Amino acid sequence: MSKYDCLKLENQLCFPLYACAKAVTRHYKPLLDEFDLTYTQYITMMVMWERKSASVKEIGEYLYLDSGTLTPVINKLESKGYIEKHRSDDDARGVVVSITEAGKKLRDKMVKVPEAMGGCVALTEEEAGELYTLLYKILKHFDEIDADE
Amino acid sequence: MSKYDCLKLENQLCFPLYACAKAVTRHYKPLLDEFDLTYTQYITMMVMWERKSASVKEIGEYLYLDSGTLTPVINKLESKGYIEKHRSDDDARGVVVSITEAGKKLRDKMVKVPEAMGGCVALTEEEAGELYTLLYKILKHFDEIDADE
DNA sequence: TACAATTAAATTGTATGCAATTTATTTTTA
DNA sequence: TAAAAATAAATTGCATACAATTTAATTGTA
Repeated sequence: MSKYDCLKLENQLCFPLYACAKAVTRHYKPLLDEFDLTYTQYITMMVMWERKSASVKEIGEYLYLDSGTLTPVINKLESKGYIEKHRSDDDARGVVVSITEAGKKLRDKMVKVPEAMGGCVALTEEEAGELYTLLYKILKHFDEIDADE
Repeated sequence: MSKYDCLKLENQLCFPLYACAKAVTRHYKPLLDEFDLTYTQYITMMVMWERKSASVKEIGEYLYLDSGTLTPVINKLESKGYIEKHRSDDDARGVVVSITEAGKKLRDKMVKVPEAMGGCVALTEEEAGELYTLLYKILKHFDEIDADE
């Protein structure tokens, strides 16, 4: 028992979280390569499949990303033809992103991606549920911290 | 119930993992800024505090990072005076990284970092334990997948 | 209504991550 | 043992992340 124990990698909760998140996105890569999408582009498409249309700000709220990250991702997805950008009529500061027909079609092909990843993650249904709950509990608390400032 | 449900962000386990890991490193930042260290530099120092001396390859095995990421991190830590690099005597391909006196001293000051982060994470002792176990279970399985290739 | 404060995106700069390649060295093996 | 294969770091190139700044537009308010 040393006062340095809290600085040991094996006693950290943050480290396996960080390592695990990287391992997951790394294992997504070969699946997403088939569609020529990166992980960030993929989750941006997920928002678009659900919302059909959303501002950059809204997409950022869903994904916890700012315009510095999203702008190039959105431009890339636009150049691939999956989404379109146009200035908002209501508020000329805003940019509305909407899904194209090609973007909608992509969804059919990509349903196999989460299926393939599910097989990768080696948790029981119950464990996955626990993990899900714990992660969202942490995220929710950080959201609250971020709101108070 | 649609066949697209698996492509919904809220049904993904990977997404909260990704978002949570980012939220954690983001909240580390103000704590680490005081020491002029990034998160990656910080966990590299953790390995050095435990090991005193290790090759780039070994550090990478601990941290799940390759030389492409580690080389600049190690160079930065060297320029700050916390570690030193020298060619290995045994194997001239390898580089041995070892901690300096300044690096050892840093440890005393940084024990307050994990303490401060602990207060941030809002889980009970028990929940933290569960999360830890689940994350390492996933990591271990990915390690096994990666070993078979 | 002017004008200050705020807001939405884009831009800029720094630091990852990681695949792929290169270079130097060591190990295998024919 | 000489050539081929493998290995350790470094390098290169691309795509994030994110803080900080900039630009354009909108809101709040004196």
